[in-house]
Amino acid sequence: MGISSDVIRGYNDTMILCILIKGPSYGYEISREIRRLTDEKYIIKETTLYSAFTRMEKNGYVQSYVVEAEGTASGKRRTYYRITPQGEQYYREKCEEWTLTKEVVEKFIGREDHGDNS
Amino acid sequence: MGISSDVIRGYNDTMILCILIKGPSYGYEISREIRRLTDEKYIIKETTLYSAFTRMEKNGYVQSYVVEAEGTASGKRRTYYRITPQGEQYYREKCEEWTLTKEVVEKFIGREDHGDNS
DNA sequence: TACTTTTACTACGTCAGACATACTACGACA
DNA sequence: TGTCGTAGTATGTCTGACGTAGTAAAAGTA
Repeated sequence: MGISSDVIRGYNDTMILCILIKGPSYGYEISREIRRLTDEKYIIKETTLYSAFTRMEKNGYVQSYVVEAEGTASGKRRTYYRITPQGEQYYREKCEEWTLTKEVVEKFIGREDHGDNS
Repeated sequence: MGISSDVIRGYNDTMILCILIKGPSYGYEISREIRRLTDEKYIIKETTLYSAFTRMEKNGYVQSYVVEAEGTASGKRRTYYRITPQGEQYYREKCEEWTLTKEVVEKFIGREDHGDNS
């Protein structure tokens, strides 16, 4: 059953931005890249992905541009996204936040040592 | 500004259960314990805490019982919570999930190596 | 040639967890 | 007398994730 979405919540944007740092891309490609990078361990839902784009464009983290690809396989038009400086900034912040989060959560993970209170 | 709640989302229950494994406790105490364990890095909101209790009791992860504490300072009644076997099971599952999640998220963290695609 | 799959989205609606705001109530302390 | 710490309850809003469904063109396949 893989990973419940609620855990990842808030990090989908980060994953997408991480891929966009390497260069502009579009929905389908990003989706496959996430899949590939995680060895199929995480497969982002289409609706999640595209709503992330909308949100992030509204927030100024990405910019979209449409490419009318005549010779390109599959479909006719693709919406590419490129990361903005604000997006890069946001990505860096999320990376720092992750370090903190990990630290915090791990205080509560695998601590089954029953503190004897008899 | 600490940790945004969306990240932690889904792990509040786990933190609470982790504390309850050591023995029954009540809201205020759990709140302080989380604060203490994380060196003030994470302070759970009261509403988040109490709604987690309601949810977890509904799901059978905890059981509540009221203690009418005559001599006890502060207030008159305390609602204690104790973890159930299902709660312990759920906690273990969340711990495993965390391992996976960490693995996945970290593929996208601190990867600012610009893959040259000129 | 007809059918299915892959690519590449858009639209709409629902759900759950987090949290803001506000209120109650008792005891202690100054 | 008023504020602080303790110990909650009530109500409502927001947001991200995601279920369901539909569109459409190209590419593979029988």
